[in-house]
Amino acid sequence: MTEAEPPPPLDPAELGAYFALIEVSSLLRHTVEQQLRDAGDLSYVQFQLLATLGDAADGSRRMTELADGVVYSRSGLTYQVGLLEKAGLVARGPSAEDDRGVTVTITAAGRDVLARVFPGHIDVLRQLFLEPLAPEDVDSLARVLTVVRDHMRAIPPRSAKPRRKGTARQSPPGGGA
Amino acid sequence: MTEAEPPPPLDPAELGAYFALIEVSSLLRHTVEQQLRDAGDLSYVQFQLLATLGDAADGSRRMTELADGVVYSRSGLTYQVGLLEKAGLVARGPSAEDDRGVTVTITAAGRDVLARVFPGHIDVLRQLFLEPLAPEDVDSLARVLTVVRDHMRAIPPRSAKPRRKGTARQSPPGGGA
DNA sequence: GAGTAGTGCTTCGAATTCGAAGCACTGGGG
DNA sequence: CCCCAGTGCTTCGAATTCGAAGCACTACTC
Repeated sequence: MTEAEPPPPLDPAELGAYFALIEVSSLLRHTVEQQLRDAGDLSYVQFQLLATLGDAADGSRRMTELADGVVYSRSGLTYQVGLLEKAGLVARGPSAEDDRGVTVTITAAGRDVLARVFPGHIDVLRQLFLEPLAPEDVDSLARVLTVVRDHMRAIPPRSAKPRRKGTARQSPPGGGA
Repeated sequence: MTEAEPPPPLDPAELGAYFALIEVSSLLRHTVEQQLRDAGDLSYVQFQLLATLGDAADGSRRMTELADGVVYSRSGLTYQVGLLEKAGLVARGPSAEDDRGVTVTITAAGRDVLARVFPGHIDVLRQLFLEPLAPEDVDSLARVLTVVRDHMRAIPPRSAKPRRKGTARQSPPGGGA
């Protein structure tokens, strides 16, 4: 029971940063989603997936890598990749070294769609997000948020949280403190 | 005058700010959601609603105000408020001056739950979000994000997007000609 | 080479989400 | 007073989401 800690009120700045972060990301995501729907009939997740794949050297990623990149449940990923595959925008194939792995590759049609929606996407970003910011603001935002991102990524298990089977499992070897 | 605008590539800093923003908010939201589920059996939206109500002077808000505060669809709001009401955490009542309005009020039980989950919520925020940041970082984050938020709120209609606005709705009936 | 734990992905059922359509009421004109 | 457009909220159906359970395979141990 470690909870005799001092009561934790947050600074106004801390609260402000938190609320503004949530609000901004929600609003942004919402607007972007509409844009993507119009321009290419893509959901935001689908766009993120295609963009991630398009960014990869050979246009391929493992399912797990995709799930890690986009914060998403495994099952949801399976569903969306299924949709993208059905639409012909990606292809699924076996993984080279690991027979249980699945490699997802973006198709030419996928790159097409990506190219079609990207300009509008950037437009929305500019108008809604970047417009009121000075270059230095953008810099500082990028810097600070990157620090937070790295911190968050370092804390929890990246994906595949330990699967609780029956009763308490002993801690596996490799105990780092 | 259509849009012969130059192709718009984004700075690395701009891209970085955008991606980090999305990623951070997703990760944060995800973790917070788990915490809330454990501590008080609340979804994130439900927590936001209770928090908004708890913040109001008399613990009451109109549905529309709630939908504005939390970025959310009207129907989703109806659903979640219904859940909260069923759980006894809020009460619905008629609106004072507008008979089509509905006033939502947080109950004592609602405040209870809020008080129970809040400490853990703040804990998560500190550990995941604030920990790696210097006070000046938090300040700058709050400042910049607030600017963006205000900008975003100013652009589109706050809520209730015009139901059939847009095209030719211009001609008033009185055109005596 | 068999056994056991751990990982990669999918299937399944249940809950949540949204947009469109509908109902109830307000406000401005004729 | 009645009509019409506009707003506030809910209902409806369809799509998306997640977690738990399951199957297939790898890695490690003996």
